[in-house]
Amino acid sequence: MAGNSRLTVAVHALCWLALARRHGHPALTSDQIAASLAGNPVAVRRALGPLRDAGLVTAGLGPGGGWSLGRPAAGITLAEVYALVEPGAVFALHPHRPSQECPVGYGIGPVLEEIYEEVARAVAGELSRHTIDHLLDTLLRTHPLPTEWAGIPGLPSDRPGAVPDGPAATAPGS
Amino acid sequence: MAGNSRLTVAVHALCWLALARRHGHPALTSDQIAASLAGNPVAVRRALGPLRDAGLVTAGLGPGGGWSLGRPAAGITLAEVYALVEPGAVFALHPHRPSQECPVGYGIGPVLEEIYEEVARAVAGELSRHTIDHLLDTLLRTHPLPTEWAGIPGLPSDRPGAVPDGPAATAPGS
DNA sequence: CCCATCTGTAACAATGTGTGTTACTCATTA
DNA sequence: TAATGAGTAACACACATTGTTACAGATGGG
Repeated sequence: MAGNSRLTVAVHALCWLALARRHGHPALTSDQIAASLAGNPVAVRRALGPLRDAGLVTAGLGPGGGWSLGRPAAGITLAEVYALVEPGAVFALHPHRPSQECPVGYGIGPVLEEIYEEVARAVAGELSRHTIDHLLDTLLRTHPLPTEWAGIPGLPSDRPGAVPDGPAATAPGS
Repeated sequence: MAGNSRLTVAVHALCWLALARRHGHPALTSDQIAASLAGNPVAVRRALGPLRDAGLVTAGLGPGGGWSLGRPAAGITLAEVYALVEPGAVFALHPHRPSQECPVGYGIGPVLEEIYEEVARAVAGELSRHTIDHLLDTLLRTHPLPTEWAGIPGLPSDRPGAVPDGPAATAPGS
């Protein structure tokens, strides 16, 4: 195995939201996101929950609601998403506490913990080099599809007034 | 959670073997290693299996057998151990294949895979900065115990003729 | 005011992984 | 020959992840 797919699912949803915004649709419902993921809407809500709490996305209730990017996609790094969906370390320590009478068992925990934190920092550093916007550009360029929009049933048709990126639906003047 | 503890268990066992060697004991049985890990000998054999196949450790059968370091502890990096016990990537892709009709679902897999490989390289780079020998020195210095040896029942008493490190039990003349 | 829509969340089942445990086989040494 | 110890299969158990269903609460349109 290789860990879990929380980061993958969250990044996928964010890219999908960014593409929708580019085509003039500021919001997508959990069902529409789930259709792209081939999953179910509850999993989408579970995955996007911590992102909503952090302000990366916003969720609207009722008709016309759904998920929207809370910030420009160019300002969201994978490292930020990773920190939200995967709070723990990369590696686990012992399944149970090792023998405290053994010199190795006594001291290896804190030392390994420190090393694992360095590893986590290295992971975050590598992930911080990629933004949602950049990732979306890359995947559209390297793996293009005949139609860049739609293809999933239940999606609103493209709208000409598409905004390339721009800040979070430009909060109506308060 | 945070992945599994395979790396932790393998590194622990290697440090324990390195300390035993320093005190004149070239080999430890699975039971003795399991005592330090507060686990069971079968788990030790499972964890050390890939390390044995790669030559990092050797396993001897019968009385006087057990596990020995196959190379000096100063030449074994955590990156090498990690590559043996955790062959997969750090993060998982989608639980099932996403919609291939969606532009994001179609292209995000290969792009994310490439990024995850970069992350794995960063992890390996960070882990390669630590060797078993160095880790053992660090934990003995920062978290010392009154007695550096024994404390676990069933261990042979210390022997004065201790070899600090040296190559794999200095294979007896061909 | 009523109703359809959509998120939020709990509850449960299904699955996969990791780990613990037991039992047995086979090789090695005394 | 007997005791030791690795190798391995089989099974149970715990836990995390994911899928699924059901229901509560909020929102917006008519």
